[in-house]
Amino acid sequence: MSAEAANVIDLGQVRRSCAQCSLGQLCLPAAIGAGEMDRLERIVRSRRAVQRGERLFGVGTPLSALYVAREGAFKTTTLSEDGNAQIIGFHLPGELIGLDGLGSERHRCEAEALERATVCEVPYAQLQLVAAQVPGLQRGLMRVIGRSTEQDHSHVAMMGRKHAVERVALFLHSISERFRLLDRPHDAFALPMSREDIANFLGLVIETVSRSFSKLAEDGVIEVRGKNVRIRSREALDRAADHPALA
Amino acid sequence: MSAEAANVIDLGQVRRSCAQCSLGQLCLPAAIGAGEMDRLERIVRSRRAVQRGERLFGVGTPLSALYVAREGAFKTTTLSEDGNAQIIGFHLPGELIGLDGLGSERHRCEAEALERATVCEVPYAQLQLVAAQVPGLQRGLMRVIGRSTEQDHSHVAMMGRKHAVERVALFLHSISERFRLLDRPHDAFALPMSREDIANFLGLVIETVSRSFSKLAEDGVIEVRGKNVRIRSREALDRAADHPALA
DNA sequence: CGGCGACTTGAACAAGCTCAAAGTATGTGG
DNA sequence: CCACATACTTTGAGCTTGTTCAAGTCGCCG
Repeated sequence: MSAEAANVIDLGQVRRSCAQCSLGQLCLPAAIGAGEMDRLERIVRSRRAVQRGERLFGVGTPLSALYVAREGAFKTTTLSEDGNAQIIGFHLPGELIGLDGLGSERHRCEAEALERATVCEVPYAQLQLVAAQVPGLQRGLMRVIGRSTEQDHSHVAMMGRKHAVERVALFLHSISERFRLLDRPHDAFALPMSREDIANFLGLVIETVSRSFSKLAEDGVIEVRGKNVRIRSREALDRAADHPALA
Repeated sequence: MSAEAANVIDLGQVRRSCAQCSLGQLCLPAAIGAGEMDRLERIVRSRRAVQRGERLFGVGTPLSALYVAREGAFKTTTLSEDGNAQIIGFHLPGELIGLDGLGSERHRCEAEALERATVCEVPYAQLQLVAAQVPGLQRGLMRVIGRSTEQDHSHVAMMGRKHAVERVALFLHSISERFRLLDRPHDAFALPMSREDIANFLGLVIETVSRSFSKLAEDGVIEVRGKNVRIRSREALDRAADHPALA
């Protein structure tokens, strides 16, 4: 924010700015040439503001665009017929949102902002056109999709753990790691999501999540104050992720 | 096998046969033209035989090809550093294997045949080349990737259920549905995977899976004899998937 | 037919869930 | 700016479910 205010550049120019975006390597444009970057920028609606609680799309919405979280965090949730909700993923800056619609060209999830946020919106039809002509973008797209799949898989691996503390420790580890990739403080940060969201994400109940946080705090692994978490020992956290009874 | 022996066609011709493949709509070639189909067929090594227990790739293997299960079933498993294994998916005929490598161009899972099987092997580099020139294939690829993502998400939704019987019921439902898409008997079938695999997949312990099967059988929802399952009431199965105490 | 691996069943225990209440932020209106 | 109301979080106590440990059964392949 303040770094941006320092830029004395025309606002209209700032609007289109994949080249200077702080997300850089993390986003789609990674590793495509300058001329091609320009073609991509032309189709992207960047920095759309989203309010807390606002939805980018709902279940059944035709897949019209992919989104990249730029500032702020999002969650995507599936709703099964029987009214059961399951959070499928959290999306921090640089992470793609909307890939759930690729199969049927309609979204199977809904995506909601967890806080005030901004997104870049990439119209899907146009993305396909440009990607067909820019091999680098095509490959980049595959890479980004692949990373999203990796996250789904580590989500499954998290839920496969039998003990609550393991799941919570892995969760904190994952969030911390993603903050690190963003060059943000990753030993102390504020969780953008509620305990209820964490519980749902991990297949636990809210009280169990709370108790797991408290347990990790008692054991000196982390400090917790509401959404603010500080990791006191990365090694201890990793150990807690492996074994229910930690040292 | 026997159906194949009946075919009095030149073997060399049978080797290349996306056009006549029974998987049809389910596989990559869906919805691309005949001329383009030919280009795809040229790069595919079809009907490679795989023995039970044989691996298509392991963790760290460079992504050289994508695979489509043709006959028989596969499982893919992640192995975390701490030696914890988690089954990420089962792959029945027509389903793609190897997408886990898209992000880093190295596999993060290992893929193993659960029984005698055959696969079609699609070299990834060549697939990208052809896809870049055949827009229909590009879109088809996205679709197939999207379906794989949907499966990952329903896996997560399964694991999010708190009660074992719900998870097992959803699992049976999913397998049955996939058999139906293959035009196979879907009310009575043989599970290709062991109880241990099911347990791992669902985040349960083998005994709990066994008990859940027994419970569903007691309640008249299914019949079980080892790997052979018969669904006696689809409605009851759906109910069991929603509520731990079923009717 | 024997032996081994896969599956089932039983009993005791422990982990997580439910219900309940108290404590802590958060935001709004006076 | 404070007071109050609301939503979120933590903690406690008891219960249910799934896990663990152990034994027994089934079925398959050599």
